[in-house]
Amino acid sequence: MRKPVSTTSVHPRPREGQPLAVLFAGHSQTEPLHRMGPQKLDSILVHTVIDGKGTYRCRDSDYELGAGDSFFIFPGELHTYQADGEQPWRYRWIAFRGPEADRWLLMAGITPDRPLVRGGEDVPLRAASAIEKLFRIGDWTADWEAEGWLRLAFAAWARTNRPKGPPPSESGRSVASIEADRAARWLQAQLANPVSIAQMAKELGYHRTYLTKLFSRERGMSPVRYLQQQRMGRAKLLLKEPLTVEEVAAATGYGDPLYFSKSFKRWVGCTPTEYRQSQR
DNA sequence: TTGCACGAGTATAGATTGCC
DNA sequence: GGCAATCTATACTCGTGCAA
Repeated sequence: MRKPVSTTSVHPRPREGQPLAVLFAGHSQTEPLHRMGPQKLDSILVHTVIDGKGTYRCRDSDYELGAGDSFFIFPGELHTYQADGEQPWRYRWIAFRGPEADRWLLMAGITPDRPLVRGGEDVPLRAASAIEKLFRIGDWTADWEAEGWLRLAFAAWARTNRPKGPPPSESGRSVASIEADRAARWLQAQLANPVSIAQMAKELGYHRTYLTKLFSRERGMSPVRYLQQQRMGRAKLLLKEPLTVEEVAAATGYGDPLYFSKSFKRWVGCTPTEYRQSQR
C-alpha cells in the first residue's frame, strides 16, 4: 500500500471579482476509508481520480468513482467523500470560482445534480498537476497559465460529457429564455446562501425590475418563489439525513431555523419534524 | 431597458411554550 | 436542559404598474 501523502499549492496573489479565478490545486494519496465532510465549500472544487476507488455523496446521491473519473463539489452543497477501504483513491484537485466558471460548467453539462464526468481524457490530471507546480513557483504569470490549463480541462470534460453539437446557449432559444435559465442556475447555486434578487440582477448585468419580469414570464413564477421552491425541495432531501432542523435550515439558506420551520410548514403543510417522521 | 412608487409579502428577532 | 414550534412586532424586500 502507498504511503498517505497530501500537498496543496495555493494561488500566490488571489484577487476578488475576476470572471474566473483558479484558487489552489493539489493531490493526495488517501488512507483506507479516509473521509472528508459532511461540509460545504465556498468555491468550486473538482477532484480527478488517478487510481484507486472512493465514494462521493451529494444531494442524496452516492457516486462510486474510479480512475479517470472527475467529481465536482459546488459552493454551498453539503457533501462527503470517502476513500475505499481496500483500494483508497489517489486524486488531484483544482479549486476555482467566478461567473465564467459557472458558464463553462453549464456548457459542459456539469451541474449539482450531475456532478460527475466519467473517464475520458487525461487532460484534467495534467492540468491539476501543472497548476499545482505553477502556484508553488509563484511567478506573476501563474494566473494566465492556470486559467489556460483550466480551459483545457474544461474542454476535455465537455468533450467527454456532452454529445456533439452546439453548446446549449446557441441552440436557437430566445435571449429571454437563456437569461431566465442563467438566473435559475444562479439561484440554484445560491440555495445555501442568503441572497437577494437585487444581488442576482447586479451579477447577471440586468436591472432588478427587468430581470424579475423576464424571469416571471419565462418560468411562470417569480424568482423568489422559484428560490423557495428549490430550497424546500432541498430541505425535503436533507430532512432524510441525520441532520438537525437548524443544520437543514442553514444548508437551505435560512439563517433563522425558526423562520425555516414556518416557511416549510407553509410550503409543505407540515413542520420539518413532522415531515421527517412521516418519511420513516 | 431603466427607474420610480407603493402595496403586499417576506425575513428577522425576541419571548414563550411544549415535548422528549 | 435541549430542541423545535408558535406568536407577535417590525424592518426590509419584492412584484407590479406606469412613464420615459
